Amino acid sequence: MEVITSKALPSKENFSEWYHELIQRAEIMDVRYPVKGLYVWFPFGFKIRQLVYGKLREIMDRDHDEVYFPTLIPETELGKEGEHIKGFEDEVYWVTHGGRDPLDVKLALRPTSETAMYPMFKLWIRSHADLPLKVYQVVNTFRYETKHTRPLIRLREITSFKEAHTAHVDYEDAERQVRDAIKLYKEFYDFLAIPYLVIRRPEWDKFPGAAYTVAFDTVMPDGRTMQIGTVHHLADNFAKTFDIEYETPDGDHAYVHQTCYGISERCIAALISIHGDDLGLVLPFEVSPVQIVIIPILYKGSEEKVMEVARQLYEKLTDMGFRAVLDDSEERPGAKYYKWELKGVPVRLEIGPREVDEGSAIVSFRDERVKHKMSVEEITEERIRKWAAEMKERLLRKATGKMMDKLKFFESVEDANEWIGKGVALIYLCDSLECGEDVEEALKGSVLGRFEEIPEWMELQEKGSCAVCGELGNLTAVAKTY
RNA sequence: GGGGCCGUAGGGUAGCCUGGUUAUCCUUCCGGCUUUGGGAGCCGGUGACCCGAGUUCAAAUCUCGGCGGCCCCA
Repeated sequence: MEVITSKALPSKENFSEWYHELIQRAEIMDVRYPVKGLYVWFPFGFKIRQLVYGKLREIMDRDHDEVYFPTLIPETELGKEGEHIKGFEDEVYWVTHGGRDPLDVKLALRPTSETAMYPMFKLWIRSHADLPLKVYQVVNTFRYETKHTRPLIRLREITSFKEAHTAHVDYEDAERQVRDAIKLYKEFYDFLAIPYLVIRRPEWDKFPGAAYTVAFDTVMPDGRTMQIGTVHHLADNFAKTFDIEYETPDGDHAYVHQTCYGISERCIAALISIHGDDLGLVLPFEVSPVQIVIIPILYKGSEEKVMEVARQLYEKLTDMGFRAVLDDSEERPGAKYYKWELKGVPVRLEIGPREVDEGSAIVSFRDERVKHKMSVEEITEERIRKWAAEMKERLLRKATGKMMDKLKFFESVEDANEWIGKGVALIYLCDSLECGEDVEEALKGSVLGRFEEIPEWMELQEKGSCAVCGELGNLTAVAKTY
């Protein structure tokens, strides 16, 4: 296939190829690391990560303390909670040797940190005054994935797992925390202008060891859904296993009730996939490593005066605290436009001889790609902030519209058959495993679960009769998933 | 779990079947000239046969093993 030249990306219609190419060309990840499922963050990609996770940290820091637990978990702890280990045992990496000597107790590379943290929680929590306990960490985690791995989406080493863990006096307080966590994650994804569905996973697909799981799913351009966040109510399941008790005000002892919730670098994958277009990345202003690029248009004879004005503008923007670049490289302007569009830079300013004479600049926004002329004095900090806010609104509106187009309601399972693979089917389904399996079998998709919250634009009732058995069912999403 | 395909410069490729010249072309990269309002052009240059063993006078090419990657089915 020689169609792919170094110039144009594959069209976003071919989402899989587009994603794979873009991630390399925009210098997000280097996929050439010689181990399947492990990838290298390029500096540019890592800057996006830092900006996105900066926001996530800001949100978490309001009401959580950041901690760090070890990467290695002894087999004896990892295996304690029966359901939990059953959910992970086939994909755990094991450290079996220290140097040449076999270890007495094998050590697992954490697939997630419940079993690393909770033995310590037992030591940390003594009385009701120690509760609620709310901590989080941003760490790498490991899963031995055997099938198709993809940068940022399906990894053997998740490099950026933000996991929060909380402990509470009772089930109800933990449940309040679940609702808080959902609120926090909504704020995070609203900030990124990424639309989502908040869905309660069916019993058979909840987190191993949890009472229930609520997930955030977004819909990718090819109609498959991607889980981009999860919130688990653990009840006292782990507390019983790890013996995490506290003393109540009247001197009794009770098990804590716990929650945990996580977001991984899939949030970056969503950011890229949801907003990107045929020319490359489209990044919201706040998380773009380069927020404003200035392209000088140089003609022989007027280079100096153009560069002079461009430099002044660059200084002005940097003084305002924006991340700006003045691209004075040798390439021609057209090549620079394509380059910075590939990198998703939200605002571009062009300064040529005409603009210098008029005291103006050409402004264009990455999502619109229309050129506006305006006077340089008008480019103020307030104006730029306003551009950023307006652009984010456009991104969210566009993304939400696309997601709505990919959701379709069906009365019967048969009707949905053709739609699965193109988008998400909404049907009424009861809670039974049999009906769930029937649907997954018939549609060759996954039952994501029932809506925890039905978006107001959806205009569908929460309850209806199950498309399989006719009993009372809930509005349920079914889709092919990442 | 089962089956198939493929490893040649930073990226994409030709050559392999039928062993033999200085390993092809595009792109990237570096230098020079020239140009600059949507991916310019010309000249010059750097850079590669996945690893190991075998067959042979001779291996990118044939054989075996290893490692790595991709695709299909369940």
